[in-house]
Amino acid sequence: MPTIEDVARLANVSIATVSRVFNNKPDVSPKTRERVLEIAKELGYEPSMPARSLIKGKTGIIGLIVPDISNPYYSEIVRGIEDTCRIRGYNVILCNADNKREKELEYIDILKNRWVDGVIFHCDYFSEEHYEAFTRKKIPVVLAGRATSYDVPYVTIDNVKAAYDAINYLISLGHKRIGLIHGPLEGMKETVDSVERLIGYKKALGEAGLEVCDELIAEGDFKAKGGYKAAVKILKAGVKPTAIFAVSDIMAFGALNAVFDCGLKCPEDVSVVGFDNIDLSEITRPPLTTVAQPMYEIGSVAADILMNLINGESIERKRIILDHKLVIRNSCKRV
Amino acid sequence: MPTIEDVARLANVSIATVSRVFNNKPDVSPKTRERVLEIAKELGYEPSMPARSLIKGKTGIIGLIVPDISNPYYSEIVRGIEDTCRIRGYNVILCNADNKREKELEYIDILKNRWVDGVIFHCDYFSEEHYEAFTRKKIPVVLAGRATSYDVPYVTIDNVKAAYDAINYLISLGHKRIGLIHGPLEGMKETVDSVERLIGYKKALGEAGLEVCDELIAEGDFKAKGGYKAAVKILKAGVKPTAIFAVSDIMAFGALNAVFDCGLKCPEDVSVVGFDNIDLSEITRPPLTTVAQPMYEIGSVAADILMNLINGESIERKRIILDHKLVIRNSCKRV
DNA sequence: TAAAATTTCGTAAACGTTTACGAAAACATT
DNA sequence: AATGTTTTCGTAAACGTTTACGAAATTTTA
Repeated sequence: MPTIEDVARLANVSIATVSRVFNNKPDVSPKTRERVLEIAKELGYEPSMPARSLIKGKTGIIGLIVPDISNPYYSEIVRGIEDTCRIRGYNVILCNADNKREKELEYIDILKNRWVDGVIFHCDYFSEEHYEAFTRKKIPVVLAGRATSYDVPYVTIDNVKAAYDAINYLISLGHKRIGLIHGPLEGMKETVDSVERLIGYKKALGEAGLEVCDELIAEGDFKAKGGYKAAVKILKAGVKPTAIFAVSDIMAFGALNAVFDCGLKCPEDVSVVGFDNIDLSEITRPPLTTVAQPMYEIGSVAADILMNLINGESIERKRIILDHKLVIRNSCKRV
Repeated sequence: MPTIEDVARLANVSIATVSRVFNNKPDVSPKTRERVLEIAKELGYEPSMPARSLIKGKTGIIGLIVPDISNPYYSEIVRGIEDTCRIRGYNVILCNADNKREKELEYIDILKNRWVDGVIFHCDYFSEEHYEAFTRKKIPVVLAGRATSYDVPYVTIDNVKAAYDAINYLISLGHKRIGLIHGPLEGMKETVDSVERLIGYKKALGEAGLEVCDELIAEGDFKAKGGYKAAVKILKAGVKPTAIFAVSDIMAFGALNAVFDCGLKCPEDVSVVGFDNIDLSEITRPPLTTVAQPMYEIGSVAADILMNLINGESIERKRIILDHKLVIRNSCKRV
C-alpha cells in the first residue's frame, strides 16, 4: 500500500505538496499538481483514512442505531439516512439493536470509542440512560422518528394528531365502535408512538361524544401475528366493532386476516385502517387505508441535522415535526 | 477528550503501560493495572480508534454493499451479517446501492480508501469490473447470496436445484401448465438467480416430458406490482396455467392478487409457489408455499468467512452452498 | 536591473496509539 | 551478600497524514 511519501519521492516534491493536491488546497502550481496526480494514479495511491481521522479528529462516519433493520418502517428511514449521508460524504455504521435494550447500550458503548462523529438513534423509548451515555461523551445525537423531552434534536411526526385524524375519518364514516390495536406499552413514557396514538384515539372519541371501551383496545407487537391475535380479541369482544385502527400497517395486515378468519368481510363488515404506509399496504386485499409517515424524509432530515451539528453549523430548529397524511384506499366503508 | 498521555501522567506510569492494560497484555502488575483502570475511568478515557487503526493497519470495520436494504430478502441477510460481525468485534458500514450499478461502483471506490478490512458484497451480477476493483486493492471480499466464476469466496444456495424442486412438487400434484415469473434478465450471466431458477424450471419440465411454453413465462421486477403484471400476462395467455411459480415471495404476493382479480381462486383454480420464505409469506391468504432460503445464515456464514480471511486464518471451503427447503403451506392444490 | 510583491514549496511538529528493546526493580538462589 | 532470574516498566520509533511557518522561486513594479 503506497503512502504519501512514496508519491512525494517519485514526484520530486514534499509530502506537504502531495497533501495539498489531495485536499484541493491552493499553493500548488498546475504543473506539479498534475504531475503528483499522475504519479499517484500510477502507484494506486489513496490517502489513509485512519491517518486523516487521527489528525483531523473526525472520522466522517456516523453511527446508526435502529431496533430492527428488517422492519420495513425502519429500513425506509435507514434508506433516507444512508442516502443523504452518502451525498454529503459521510458513511454509516449500521447497528441493529434487535429490539434488545442491552444491545442498544452495548452499541452506544462501541460507537463512543470508535469515534463516530455523531449518531442517529431510534429506540422505543429514549431514557435517561441513553441521554447520559451520549452527552457525557459530547457526541452529537439526533433522534429519527421519535420525540423526547430531553435536550436532543429529533424529527418525527405528530402521532397524537395522526391517530386523531384517522379516528375522525372513521367517525365521519359513521363508525361508533372503533377498535384499537396498539404496540407494547409496558413501562413506556408519553413520548412513545403507541401511547401518543392511543391519546389521539381517545381524544377523537371523546370529542365525538363516544365512550372509550376497554374491550375494544388490545396490544400487539408490531408484527402481523400480534396484530392478528389482537384483532381476534377485539372482534370476539362483547361489543361488535365496525372498525379497527391498527397502529402499524403490519399489524393492520394481521387484522385484515383476522377479519376474514372470523367470517367477516373488510370493508363491508369491518373497516380497517393502518399506520405508516409501507409498500405492502398498497397491495393488500383490500388495499389498506392508512396514515402515511414520510419515513424516508424523517431519515433524510435527521441525517441533515446531524451533519450540520457535526460541522458546527447552526441549526434552525431542534424539534422537527413532519407532516403525516391519511391515504384513503379501500379498507374502509361508510356504515 | 483525554488521551493515553493524560491517564499515564495521572497514574504515574508511562503510556506504554497504559497501552498494555488496555490491550490486556502481560507485563503489568495487578496493582498498576488496577490503578490505571481507575484513573482511566475517572477521566472517561477510551482509546482512539483512528490512532489504533493507523498503527495496526486494520480498522475493524467491514463494508457491506447491498442492492436494496428495504427488500426483506436483503435485510434478513444483513441481519445475519451484522449479528456475527458484532459478536466478533467488527463493525459494518452499510452501503445501499439502490439497485444502481453506478452507486455500487461509487461505493467500492469509497470503501477502498476508507480502509475497510474487507467487504461483503451482493449485486445482481458480479462482473469483471467488480472483480478488478477489489483485487487490485487486495481487499478481501466475499459474496453473500450470489455465486460467481471468479476466484472469490461466496455463500449461496443451489438455485437450479431449488427451482427444480419447486416445479417437481407442482408436477407431482398433477400440474402440467406451469407459469414462471422471473426477475430482470437483460444482460445477465448464468450466475444470476433468475437465470439459474429458469434453468431449474426448464429442467424439471423437460424431465417430466412437459414442453416449455413461452407464453407461460413472464418477467417481473422483484416487486409486488411487477409480479402482479407478469401474472396477469400469464393468466390471460392462450394456454390456461394451473400453477404459477414466482421467483420471489414478493412477486408471488402480486401473483396471488392477480389470480383473484382475474376472477380465479388460489389454490382451487391456480396454485402459486414463491421463493425466499420471507416473513410475509406466512401470512398471505392463502399462506404461501415457497422454497425457503436461509437468508440469515447466508449472511452469517459469509461474515464468518470474511473475518477469517481478514485474520489470515485458513478457510475450509471457498464456495459454500447452503440448503434450501420447500415449505408447503396452502397455496397449492392437486389438480 | 533591483526591489517589492506574489506565488509556490519544504521543514517539522502534531495527532494518539502500539511495540521492540533494554533498563530497573523485585524476587529467588547460593 | 552477591549473583541469577523473573517480573515490571519506560524510552523512543513508527504508523500516514495535515498544517503553520518560513524560505525559495517567480513575477511584477519601478
